[in-house]
Amino acid sequence: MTGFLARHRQRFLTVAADHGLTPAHLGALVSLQPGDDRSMRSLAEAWHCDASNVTWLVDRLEERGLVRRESSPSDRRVKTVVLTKAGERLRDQVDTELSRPPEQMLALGHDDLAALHRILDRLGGDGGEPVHPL
Amino acid sequence: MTGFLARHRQRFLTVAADHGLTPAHLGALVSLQPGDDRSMRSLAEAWHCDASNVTWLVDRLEERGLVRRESSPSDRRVKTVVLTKAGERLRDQVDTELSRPPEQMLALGHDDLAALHRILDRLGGDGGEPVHPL
DNA sequence: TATTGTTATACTCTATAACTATA
DNA sequence: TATAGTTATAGAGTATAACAATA
Repeated sequence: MTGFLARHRQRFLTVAADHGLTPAHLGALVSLQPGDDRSMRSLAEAWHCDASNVTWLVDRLEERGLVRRESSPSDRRVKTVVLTKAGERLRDQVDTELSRPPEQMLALGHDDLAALHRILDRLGGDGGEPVHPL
Repeated sequence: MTGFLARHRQRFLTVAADHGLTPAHLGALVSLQPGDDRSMRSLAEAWHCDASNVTWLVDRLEERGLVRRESSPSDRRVKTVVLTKAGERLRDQVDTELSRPPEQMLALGHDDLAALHRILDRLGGDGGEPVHPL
């Protein structure tokens, strides 16, 4: 299982490099949801990093036109980060690439797939928090 | 499955921090086998990093007394890296920590465990190379 | 006075290039 | 001349501390 996990990690790094993103930027991009509207501060917590680093990460995503800062009308200190159209497209694309099952998994029969699905459910496959950047 | 993989990644980072190691140092330590006797050069290839970085990684492991440089008798340019007793102990300990199944997995019944084992075999669970540090 | 986000700065990890010593 | 390892140096990514604007 360790080998399987290591290969997935490697794929994460490869997908990031393919799109000219650092691992942290890829994680950040994927963690943003299309309808979302999140303050910088909340992103710092979600990404487990310092606020100043959020400034830097968002700066680069904004330079690439993937993301846009907006000022919150309710509190003018707060800036909120939203995906642009281009950001949504790239996010969906890399999300698809990251979710694509490895070929050995595609070769599994129906019974094995059902078993895997059941087991992952029991393992709490999507419980807890979303992916963190690092 | 992505959530499961992310949690494993998080555990790797936590184990590293708990022992005062960077992720790269933890990966390096785990990749060394007790009887091994490997040149710096071969480690650079195994770890997919530059030779100068191997010098730095081994420096810190040596400062901690986990590893020892020895000169190869056959080629005096070559230095070989071996685990000390303390290094073997720590390596075994973190290896155990990293291999410990998450509690949800311990809760799986015999049939599910057998199925998981069979499926991971089909997925090539331990094919390919050992874990790389990064 | 406390909080949001930014800027200035320093630290860590990594790589590239130059160097020493062997081969 | 080429190779193993080190040292000097630069770059990327991260954090800490000081700051401006707003609450």
